[in-house]
Amino acid sequence: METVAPFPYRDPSELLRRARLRPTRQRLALARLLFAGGPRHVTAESLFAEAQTAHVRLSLATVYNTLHQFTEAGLLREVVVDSSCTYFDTNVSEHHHFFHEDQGVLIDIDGEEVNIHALPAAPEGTKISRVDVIIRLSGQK
Amino acid sequence: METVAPFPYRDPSELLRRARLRPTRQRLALARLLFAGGPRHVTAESLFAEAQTAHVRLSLATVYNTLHQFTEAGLLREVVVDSSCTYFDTNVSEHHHFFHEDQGVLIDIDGEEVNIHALPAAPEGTKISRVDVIIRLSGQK
DNA sequence: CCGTTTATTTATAATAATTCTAAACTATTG
DNA sequence: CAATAGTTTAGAATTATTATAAATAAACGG
Repeated sequence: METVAPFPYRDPSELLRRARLRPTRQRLALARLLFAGGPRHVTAESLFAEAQTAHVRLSLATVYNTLHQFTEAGLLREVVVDSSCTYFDTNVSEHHHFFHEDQGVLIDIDGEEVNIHALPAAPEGTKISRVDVIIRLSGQK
Repeated sequence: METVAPFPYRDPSELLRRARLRPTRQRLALARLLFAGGPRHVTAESLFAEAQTAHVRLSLATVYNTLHQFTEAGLLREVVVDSSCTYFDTNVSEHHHFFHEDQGVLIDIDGEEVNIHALPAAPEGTKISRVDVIIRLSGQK
């Protein structure tokens, strides 16, 4: 499947066309919410709430479907930091995360700002699909 | 609270005493299952199943309670790698993980084997509580 | 020991995020 | 424009986990 990073901003229809997803009203609206501004992090619930505020009529199930389809198409990346809910990141380039545990807020760290040395070899018969570095933050001060 | 690493193996009653948890039959049995062998990773469900096999009579709720109490006491560490379930690690020393995505299996990586350089500073008003490195593995070969 | 206090366990219900289902709807294709 | 294939949706189902509140067990003070 041909994938396209969503930034710099591309016309939502173009993104969908390249991802081979039909340009439905719902997907176009979500693509606009996700990619029209700068890079960001969302959960299904937060994006759904945002859509409602913007008077986009769609169901929560569609938000879930779309987030997964966008992820498969390489437009989003899933970030696992909290077992109670799933975050999606519109930044699909190589980078890592700060995660503020108290607030549930993610902050990107540029790939170059973290240098990992001496990565051990993957066990026989497996390959490394990704390296995630999560710097967990807490408290005030 | 005084905490004690569970390895090298200590008498379960001693572990509980130091963690200021009453030495109930259920907690003693779970401590034995968790710490009597070498370091390991469990989920609530896997540990519950193991307890049943060993004919320890307890409820799933107790397994959840105990895992959280042990974690607070520093006997276990929570590992967030998969949004669908929570893993607990009996190895509480500084280290990182391979996570085999297809099999849901965790493998420890010694702290010294991964060297992180140039960690960016924590944002104003926060402090770093932990750095997690997860190397995701997939497939055969 | 023995009664009292306090912590723990448990069955069960509740919750919350997510996925499933199947019917209605919409885009595409010829 | 009709037929097909993909999409959306409301609502039900699922799953891991947490809460509730009654029963039980451990600790403590005499």
